[in-house]
Amino acid sequence: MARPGTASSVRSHGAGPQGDTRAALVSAAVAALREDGFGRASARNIAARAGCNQALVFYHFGSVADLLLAALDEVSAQRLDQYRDAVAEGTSIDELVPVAARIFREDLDKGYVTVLAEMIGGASSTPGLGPEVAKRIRPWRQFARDALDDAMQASGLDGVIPGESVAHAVVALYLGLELLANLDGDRKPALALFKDAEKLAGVLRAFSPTGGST
Amino acid sequence: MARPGTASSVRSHGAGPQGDTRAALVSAAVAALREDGFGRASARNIAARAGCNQALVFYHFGSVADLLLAALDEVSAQRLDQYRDAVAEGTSIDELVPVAARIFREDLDKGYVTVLAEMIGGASSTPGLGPEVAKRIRPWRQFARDALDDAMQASGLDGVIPGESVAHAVVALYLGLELLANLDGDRKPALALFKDAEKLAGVLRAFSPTGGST
DNA sequence: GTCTATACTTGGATAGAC
DNA sequence: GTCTATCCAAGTATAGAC
Repeated sequence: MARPGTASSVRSHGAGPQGDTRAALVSAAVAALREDGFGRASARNIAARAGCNQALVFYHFGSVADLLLAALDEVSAQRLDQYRDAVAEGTSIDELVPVAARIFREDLDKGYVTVLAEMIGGASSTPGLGPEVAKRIRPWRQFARDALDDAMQASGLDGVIPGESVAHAVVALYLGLELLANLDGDRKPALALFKDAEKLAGVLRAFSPTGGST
Repeated sequence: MARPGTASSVRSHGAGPQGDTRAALVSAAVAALREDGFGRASARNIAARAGCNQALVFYHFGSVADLLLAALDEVSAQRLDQYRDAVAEGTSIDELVPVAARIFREDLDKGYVTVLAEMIGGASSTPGLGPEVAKRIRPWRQFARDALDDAMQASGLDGVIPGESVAHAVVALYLGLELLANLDGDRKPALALFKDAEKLAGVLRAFSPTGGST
């Protein structure tokens, strides 16, 4: 197919004045997913946001679905980096919960995880998209697993709690909270949940074998 | 609008031989949401499933969105009843977790909560649908809250854990698990999670003030 | 109540000029 | 690489015959 280079060969013979359109399309796709949802993230919608022609979507990405996946790739990688930085601030449970709360609030404001949630929801209506999205969730689950393992070890709960399952649950919970919060724009329940979780983390610490200190 | 009676006045002057089409359309809508997802739950798709004409969707429900909401209403009410029955089997945490696991497996098989998940996902792309779906989630959160309150009381954890927040979290987790399971058809992580939760419920019981017995 | 036919809209995708 | 023009498919919704 007349698809240009996927990564490095793009800017080969004069891509344009102020940044290439390929990147603009990806950004526009992210915005479309966030603000209009999967169902309205059409080639025309995205192209209008990017200030270019609709045909360029197919020239650069071959299909709308592939552009959407590229958008998910970018926002996912970028956001995962920020998560890693934030989690590096602490290791024990009662240190991590406030961090999680802050990141969650940030996500609700900027709507990054919304992109992921939209893709997951949309995947059920688009043949072949499911596995691709699933592939891109794996790093998130792995990230949750690593952070949890560290926290469990720091709290002396190592081995007591099954990391694999809890990591899966954390990702699922996170997605569910995003979905519910975006449904009616009410993020109070989710924020209240994190506040309560902070309190509970303190209580749990008292029960942990090492008393919460390494 | 030329909309027929919403509930009782339907079968007033000869609705047809084998059950009225209105009910058939609702069932077909449920199936469409489950099997094809929100994005493909079109009037044509649903009508074909119901074995009738596409125009009848608009005659009976005015719009596709309203038919979808009717489908959500039915499956939600029906399923909530079954949940109430199941939860009545026990009150303490370690009694409820196996029950929750069984129901969850049942839902994955029959795909009832999928309908809810699809509507939540689709709502972000359909103007005005969000609040309507949110309204229909409220009974679920209330149900979770009641079940949890009973369990907390039976386990002597009354007051320790904030019911409101945990109920919200339970609903969110449930939705997230469904979404992830439907993404690639892999329900193993979710089922493993419930198995681990059963074990943990036993451990938690040992820590609870009353030792798990009322 | 149910059907056929049709009007209108939007969206994916391609061809070809520049 | 980008645009215009266009084709085609699918969807919502309505009008009108039966």
